[in-house]
Amino acid sequence: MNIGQAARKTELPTKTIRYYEEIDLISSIRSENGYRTYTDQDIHRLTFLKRSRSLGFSIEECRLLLSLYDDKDRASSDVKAIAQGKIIEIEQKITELQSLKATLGTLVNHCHGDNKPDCPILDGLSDKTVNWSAEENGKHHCCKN
Amino acid sequence: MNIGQAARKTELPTKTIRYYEEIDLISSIRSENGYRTYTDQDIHRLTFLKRSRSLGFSIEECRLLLSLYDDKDRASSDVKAIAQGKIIEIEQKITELQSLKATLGTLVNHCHGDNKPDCPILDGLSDKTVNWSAEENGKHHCCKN
DNA sequence: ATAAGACTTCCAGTGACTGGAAGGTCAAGT
DNA sequence: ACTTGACCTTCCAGTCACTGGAAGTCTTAT
Repeated sequence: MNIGQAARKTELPTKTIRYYEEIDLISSIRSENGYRTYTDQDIHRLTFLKRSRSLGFSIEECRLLLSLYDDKDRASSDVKAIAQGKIIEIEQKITELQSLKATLGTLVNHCHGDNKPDCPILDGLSDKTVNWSAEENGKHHCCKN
Repeated sequence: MNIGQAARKTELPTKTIRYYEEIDLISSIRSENGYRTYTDQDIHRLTFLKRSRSLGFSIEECRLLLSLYDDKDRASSDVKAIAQGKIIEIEQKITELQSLKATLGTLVNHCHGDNKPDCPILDGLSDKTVNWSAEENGKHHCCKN
């Protein structure tokens, strides 16, 4: 099948499929007219890439996973270790985002949000000496609640 | 003060400070020898940028926040709305990551992680017909527990 | 015959920096 | 006076994972 059909099957843009070939994640055979041709095997590989990428693996991690996928003698423990490492990364990212959210939430809660120019959010952003911890209870110069 | 001292004060790399100038987020006056010179006002602005960026605002959002910061007549509600929108974005990102984590966790739990080549994680990645929802309880071809 | 659509390659742009080369300036020490 | 080293300058290239667009070839349908 041609690249368009492969794109439809895998739900990957054709641009992305060509890009994956360019960086040697996949290969393709060309038919007489120069068009790329894909087999079911290729679709499998592209699906693998699509799912791995959507699960947060980088291209280089995908390359590693694919090499393990291709290696008939690999140990499943190798793959498990990679996936577990990725889970830890994701957990760290979540923690970080929760902290951001808490800080922003504090800023927002301190802001009366009216038409007056006085804005505790901007003050909080500009003044690094202000301690905008999420838990603090607002005895600030800027507001009374 | 010169760029090095400004960098130390704001904990931003000099490269980043020059970059912010290049994209017109900040400006600087030059002394006779061509060195960039920064005032306390500039340090304030750079600190604002550093904190906004670390809270997840994009450069363009920072540009908008700075323009509100500069606008003595802005309404604090404008700033509040931006911050609230950002909180929602962060919440969505967290939800997404939690879903990734759940899926990866399921894959990992299905993998015995031994020296044998059979690996449910790779199977799960390559076969889009396998339903790897996080809640499912493992009556798969690949394992018995 | 022609038009639409699918395919090709190549080049450039994204965001937010980061690294490195090649050179100018300055203060301290010998 | 000279050297060393830190600090500064500009400019160009690279990162990551695509994405967009131009210009041209090929196939298919009317």
